[in-house]
Amino acid sequence: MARTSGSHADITGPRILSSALKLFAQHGYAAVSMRKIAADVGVQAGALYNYIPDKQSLLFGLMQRHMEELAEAWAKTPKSDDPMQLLEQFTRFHIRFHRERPDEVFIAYMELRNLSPVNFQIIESLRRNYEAEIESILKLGVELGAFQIPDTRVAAMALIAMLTGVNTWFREDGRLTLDQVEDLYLEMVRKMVVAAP
Amino acid sequence: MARTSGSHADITGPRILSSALKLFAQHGYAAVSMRKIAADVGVQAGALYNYIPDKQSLLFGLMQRHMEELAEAWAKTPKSDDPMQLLEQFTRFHIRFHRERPDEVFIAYMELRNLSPVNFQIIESLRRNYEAEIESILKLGVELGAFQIPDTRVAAMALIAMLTGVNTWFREDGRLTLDQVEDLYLEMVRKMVVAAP
DNA sequence: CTTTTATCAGAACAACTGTTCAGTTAAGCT
DNA sequence: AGCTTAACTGAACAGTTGTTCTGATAAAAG
Repeated sequence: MARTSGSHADITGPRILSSALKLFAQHGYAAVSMRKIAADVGVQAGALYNYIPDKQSLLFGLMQRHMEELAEAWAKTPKSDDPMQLLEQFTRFHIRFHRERPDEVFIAYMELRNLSPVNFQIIESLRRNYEAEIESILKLGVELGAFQIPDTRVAAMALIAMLTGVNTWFREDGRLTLDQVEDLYLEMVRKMVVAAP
Repeated sequence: MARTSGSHADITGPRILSSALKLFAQHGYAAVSMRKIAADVGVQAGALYNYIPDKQSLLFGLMQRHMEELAEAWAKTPKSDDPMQLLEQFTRFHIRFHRERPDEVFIAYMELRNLSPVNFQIIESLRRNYEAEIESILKLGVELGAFQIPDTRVAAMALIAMLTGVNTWFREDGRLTLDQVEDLYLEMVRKMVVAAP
């Protein structure tokens, strides 16, 4: 047999991406075979190669898309002139954006070592650009006298790690709502960037 | 051939662990074959099974040892009665202990999904115990009026994520020494647990 | 020196790996 | 209605996977 009655490229293509995303996040890139992805899509393994050149490109494509969507989404959010308000906007944005894409975030952090050297450089560069965004906020706040931060680079790395960490423990049906969590983190962030009392 | 002149169980056993540790951290559990581990040890794949029942136990053993060493090391460190000093001791301890074992930390965070359900529960339990340690410090500080923390659980998770994050960017030959990094993080931690100015 | 035993090599197993390809069918076009 | 082509199957490839097992050998024990 071939080309079963329900065969459409415009539906199979995206489904490959979403199946791969889900399975990679669940079991890891190396542990997921092309046949398992194909089975999840509902297709034979060979058919995947009508949409992607190889497995590596599948992983890279997912990561690249995520990093570019992240940059684009932040670029689109309205930004205040006040450093503290800008930092608050960033905090809320980061927590929400990452919370909405737990699989993408997981892969982007865990599967870096499974990228080819060339692909790794590209993703790393995108990641550094995003880190530079938050650091520039901190620098601005220091320049305007709103923040007291001895080392903006270290503070930026600490902030990102803290905020991204929400994904590792937050559960939708847990004790707190995401809004409450955002507020709690916001307060910690605010205190971190100003002088001690 | 068999039992070559340089064959000793007391040396091969630990070497299997250290080779597996290094390779798992470098390429991931699923991407490292028993033959690659054996080759790194300088032995044939079959010989590994004189020391471990299977690959899964090898991963679990590494994670279990790390978590138990972590708990033991923290238990052994002298502790102040003053909450703020205690928190400082914990901060320095966490950064240093994790920095000294980058491979173990990496595996403990990245390979959880490759544990069997039973083994996962055990490691998770050890991890929760450690998280409870830091949260108890925060609770003590709140009780004694030294800290102002609206939610000690969330603050504990934020703290751990922030401190563990050092491992992802710190380089021995970088701009800052580990002592300087510790001081910078300490100031952020101190500000996080007290009321805003 | 002889016997036992710990320690390993090397082969074997069936299952699985990513990828290619010839063949097959259904949809779209003329 | 006939033709083209996009979309897929199923088989095949050579290599790798975790694990088991037989047998060989050197060190330790007697």
